[in-house]
Parts: sequence; C-alpha cells; structure tokens
Amino acid sequence: MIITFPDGNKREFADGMTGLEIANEISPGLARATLSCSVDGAHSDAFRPITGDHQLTFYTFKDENGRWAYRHTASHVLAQAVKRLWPEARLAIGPAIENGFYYDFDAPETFSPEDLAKIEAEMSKIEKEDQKIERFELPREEAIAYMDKLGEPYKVELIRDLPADAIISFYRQGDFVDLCAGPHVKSTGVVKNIKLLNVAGAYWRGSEKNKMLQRIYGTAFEKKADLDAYITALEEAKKRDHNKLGRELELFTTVDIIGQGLPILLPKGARVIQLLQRFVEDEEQKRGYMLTKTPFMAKRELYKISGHWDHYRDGMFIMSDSPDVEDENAEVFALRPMTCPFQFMAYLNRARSYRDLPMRYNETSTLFRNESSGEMHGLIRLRQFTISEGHLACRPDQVADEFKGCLDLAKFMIDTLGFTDDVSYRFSKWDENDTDKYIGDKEDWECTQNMMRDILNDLQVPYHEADGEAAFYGPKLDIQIRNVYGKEDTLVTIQIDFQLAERFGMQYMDSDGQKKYPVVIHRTSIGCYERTLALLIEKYAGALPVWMAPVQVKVLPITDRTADASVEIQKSLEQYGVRVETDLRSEKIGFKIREAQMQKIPYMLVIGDKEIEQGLVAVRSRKDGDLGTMTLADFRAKLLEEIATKAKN
RNA sequence: GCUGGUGUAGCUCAAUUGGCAGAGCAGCUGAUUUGUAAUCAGCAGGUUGCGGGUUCGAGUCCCAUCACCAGCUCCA
Repeated sequence: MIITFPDGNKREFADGMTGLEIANEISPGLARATLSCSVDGAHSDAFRPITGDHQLTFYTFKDENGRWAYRHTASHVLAQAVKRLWPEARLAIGPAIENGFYYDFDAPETFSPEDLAKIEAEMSKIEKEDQKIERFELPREEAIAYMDKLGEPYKVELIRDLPADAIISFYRQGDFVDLCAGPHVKSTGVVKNIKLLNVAGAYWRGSEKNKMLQRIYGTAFEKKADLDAYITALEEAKKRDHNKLGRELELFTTVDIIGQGLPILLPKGARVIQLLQRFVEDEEQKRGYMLTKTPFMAKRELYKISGHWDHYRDGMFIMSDSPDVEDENAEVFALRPMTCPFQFMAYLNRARSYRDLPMRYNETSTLFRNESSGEMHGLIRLRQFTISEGHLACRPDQVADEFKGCLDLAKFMIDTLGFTDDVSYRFSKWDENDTDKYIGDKEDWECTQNMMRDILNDLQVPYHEADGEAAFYGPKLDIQIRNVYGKEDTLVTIQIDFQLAERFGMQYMDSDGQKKYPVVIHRTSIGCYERTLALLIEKYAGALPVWMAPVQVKVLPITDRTADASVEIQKSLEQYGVRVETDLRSEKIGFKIREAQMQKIPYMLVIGDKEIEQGLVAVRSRKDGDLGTMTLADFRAKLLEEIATKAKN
C-alpha cells in the first residue's frame, strides 16, 4: 500500500501494517511518541491495521488529537479502577475534555475526596499492568445484548439511540470493556501522570429531568513536569479569583441578610464601576447615542407585549396586590429583567420618519433577574446587575452599518480594557428542534440568521456557530470571554430583532409614504459592569490599570516632619483629578510600602527630609519598584499621560 | 433548582474520644520618627452562620434553614 504523509512524501508499506508499525519504520522515536493517527483525515487508533492507499498523519501529545486520545484512555482507566473498587457502579459516559477528562458514574455510595486517592492508586496499578487495548465491533442488537449482560443500562440506552444498521465499537483493556467510538492509545501503560481533581454532580445526558450522576474530573499529561505545572497554574489562578481578591482588596462584599446575588460594591469597587460607566457613556455619546433613564419596574402588561411574561416569568421578580399574579383585576408589577420595552417607549413618544433613523438609545441600566439559587457566583452571575444597554432602531438598509458600528464600539471597549486576546465570537442561533423557546416562525428566523451571517462574514468576524443560544426574539453575536480558570462567559452581546418592533407597534414613515417597522438591534458595549469588574480583577490580578485604579497614588511621608508637605502633594495632585491618599500613620516606610503594594496602588511617593530639601518626590511603581526622584511636575505629567492614554499597565 | 463540600474574632487557621473556645495578622491605646514589602508593648475582640433536638455537658452528634465553594442545569 502507498502511504502519503502530511509533507506530501509517499512511501510504500506492507498492507495491513498498523500506524505504529509504520511510525516505527520511520523512526522508533516517532513510534514511542505516537498516541493516535488519522487515516484520510479520520482520527483513529494508531494500533489498528491499515489496508490500501491512504493519507496518514501521526499525533503525539503536542497535537490536540493526541492529547484527546491520551486523556480519553485515562478516562477508561478511571472507569476500570472504579469498577474494580465498586463493581456495582454503572457507567455512563467518559470523554476527554479541554485540559483533562471526566467519567460519569451511577454508584450507590457517594465518592468522597478520600475515595479519589483510592481510585488514583488503583489507576496507577492499571497503568503498571500495561494492559493492551483492543477494539472490536458488534451489530446493534448484539451490542445491546452484550451491554445488558454486563449490567450497564446507560450504555444500552446510548446504543438504542443509534440507527438499526449501526456497527457499534467497543474497547477492551484486560477485564474492562467500554462502549466507545475511540480512538485510544495502544495500552494502559502509555497513560501516566494522572491526577483526579474533583467529584461533582452531573445530570444523565445533560437534562435536569434525568438522574444526577457522579462525575469525576481528572487530568493527565505525558510529562510529570507538565502535570505539576498545570496543578501549580490552577493554584495560581485561585489567587487571582475575583471572588477572593475582590473581597480582599475591598472592592465588594456580600452579606447573608441582604441575600444571594446581591453584592455590596464597596467604595473602591463602586469607584471603578463609576469610571467605567463614565467612559462608556462618553464614548457612546461621541458615537451618536441618546441617553435614556427609564423605570426599574413596569406593569405586567408591558411584559406581556414583549413576550417576557410568557417566556421569562420565572426569571422575574413580581410584585402583586393579589396572590394570583394572573388575576385580571390585580395590579401586578415586575422589576425589569431587560431594558428593551422601556426604550421602545421612548421611540414611541412620537411618530418617526425614515429621516430619523437610525436612532440609537443607550442607558446604564440596572436589571433584576430571579436566578435560581445555584446559579449565582461572585460578581459573574447576580440577581441585580447593571449593563451598558442599548437599542438601535434602523431601516433594513442600515442594519449592516449599524451592526458594524456596534461591533466596532464593543471591540474598542474590549481593546481598551485589555481583553482582546481573551475573547472569542459566538454566533448564537435558535434551536429549530425546540421552537417553543422562541417567538416567530422558521422563515423569519432563517432570514434573520442568514442576514447576520452575511454581516459577520462581510466583517470577517472569526466566529463559531452555536445552536440554541439565541435570545427568544432573535439571533445574537456573543463576545465570549474566558476567566482565570478558562471558563467562558458572555461579555458583550449584539442581537438583531425583527419581531419586537411589530409587537410594540413601533413604526416609521418611509420615503415612499408607507408605514414600516424598523429593525431593532439590541446590544451592550461593555456588557455587565459587575461581570466586567470581575474579569478585570482576574486579568490584572487586582492591579488595575492606572486610569481605573480606585487609588492611583499613595503619598508616604517617612516621618512626621514631612507629613504636612505630603498632604500638600496630595492636594496638588488632586487638583488635576488624580485619586490620591496619604499614609500619615507613624509606621516605618517599609511597612507603608508593603501595605500600598498589597493594595496594588500604582504609584507611591516616598517623602522624606531629602525630598523636601531638594524639592523632589521619590517615585515607586508597584510594578517596577523604586524609580528614583523627580520633580512633582514631571511625575504628574507622566502620570496624567498614562491616565489619558488609558495605558494597560 | 440538583449533587457534593464548607461555615469558629474583620482575615488566615487551631481546639484529642462530646469536657473551661485559642493563636497570628488586622483593630484600638501607648511608646517609637523610622529611607523602599511587616518596630515594640499593652488592650480589646465570640450566643462557634441562624433555629431546633440528643446529652449531666455540643464548635464537635442529629434535624432543619441560610450563606459560600466546585460541578450540573439555566443564563448577561
């Protein structure tokens, strides 16, 4: 057979050789490193024989596919270990994931952290046994009977969902067999450096209607040093966690008596958010937005028009003078979970002409959503939060340009905050198999989604598509951001809506004398301020860029003799809008510096007798340490320049 | 909402099988007047998240509840 390699080289091998045997002929080193391969682009076991002419690519741990096979095998080793220790445990699924793997079990007793150590020990035994991994296939009915005999009801269910003519593949290692599409590495001895990380609940097949299983998460690396580095990185990430650091730096706190998802923004946190809000509102004004201030609550009837009452009622805080919120005669209010219909009312204030469009409304808008108790998290998911909300009414011919403007604004914000390298773009579409979640018909959805895709392609946005992530009224471009643990959340969203204008009777008189409905773009520019603050804390490990640091300069007199002069320096800088504090305590300078450093204050001015004598200030940067002395005017110029340019450091 | 874990002073953590709630840091007072990441001494700080129960006796055991953490489900 003729094998073609990725570099285009062709070479002849004996028919029926495995990928590993071929690799070994090229070099034994390659064979040792090879974990899996692809045959004509299909990811496959390297230990499987190949027949006929094919393209062949080898994967090592450096390749995503290689890591995937390695960790997928680790998950099988995990399952094998669990079955040995708890034979009555039932197997669900166990894939490789980014940075690791997991396996879901239905076991009669709950796994404790101590159990994880026991399982790890058993896994290590299985590794040393170096069991050969084999693949075999069965027709669907035999596969069902086989898994039924092994007492694996979850596997039976998975097979039953496959087509009648499907050939089902299994992988065997010693006494353990698992339903699996593969691929895997050649033997259990290949998979070393495994660490089980935690155990958590997970619903069978991802539905809360199903039984909750126990999911064991783990990771595995080819090299011990890489595993250690990963564990260290996890510990380092914990130190940056906004939920810990944000509290330590006194940016926010929470109290039981106020409730879940309702943080107190302390003076420093409130200051940062104020700075962000002013920045956003000023920028939006420059870009032709009109600021609104609309009520925090409205009557039920408003939400009935928007569709939120039907689609979102459980997510709203409802106040009613009757226990029955559906009582026709009752007066029922709800706190707003979004701003759309309120800004629509601004549009409806008078008749609009095609000449008025596009109209861009923005509002720093506080919203209330009755999230269920397990959903709240730090400043990331809250029951009350404030977003840079905006709605644009435009003519169809303006949609593309306005969408581009929204994206440009969002990118400007993301770039200014320093998040550019941390974001990805998600084109969030509806789920055509679950249409109850959405309003409007299929044709409208297809049309709007195609329009959005065209715009995204035209703007060369590097997006990926996601089904079932749309808003109930339209598709979205979500700008996703990764936090310090690599977990993804939505930072910014831009949505195209062909439906709500009609529901609210928003019209404009077009140039042809016909009344028409505008297209509405819903968008945020910086997203939710609390969430943004959380991500900033993690991004900068609490050391926020100077322009948004709650305290920018700390003046540190060395002795009481220089206290008055230090206060004068503070006042002098404050006249330029700089946020300054002076540490007048009778502590040693080293102590004052230590505290200012721990508070992540960008600049310290050390003021002793020498500085007063020479008319200079001794500048210390939190990042670069002692910068030596300079005149106050020079320091101020440097500082103001850094603030004005919103330098990211 | 679900599964699991955690909850002791402002923070980080102790408290043997159920047997007198303790330390460091922070705070306050005093001394010290200091040169680039922790000066010394003293004082104060608690209904062990909240509420029940078992017990002669509960931080410790049981029940319930609230909050926090991880994950799932939902979502900006």
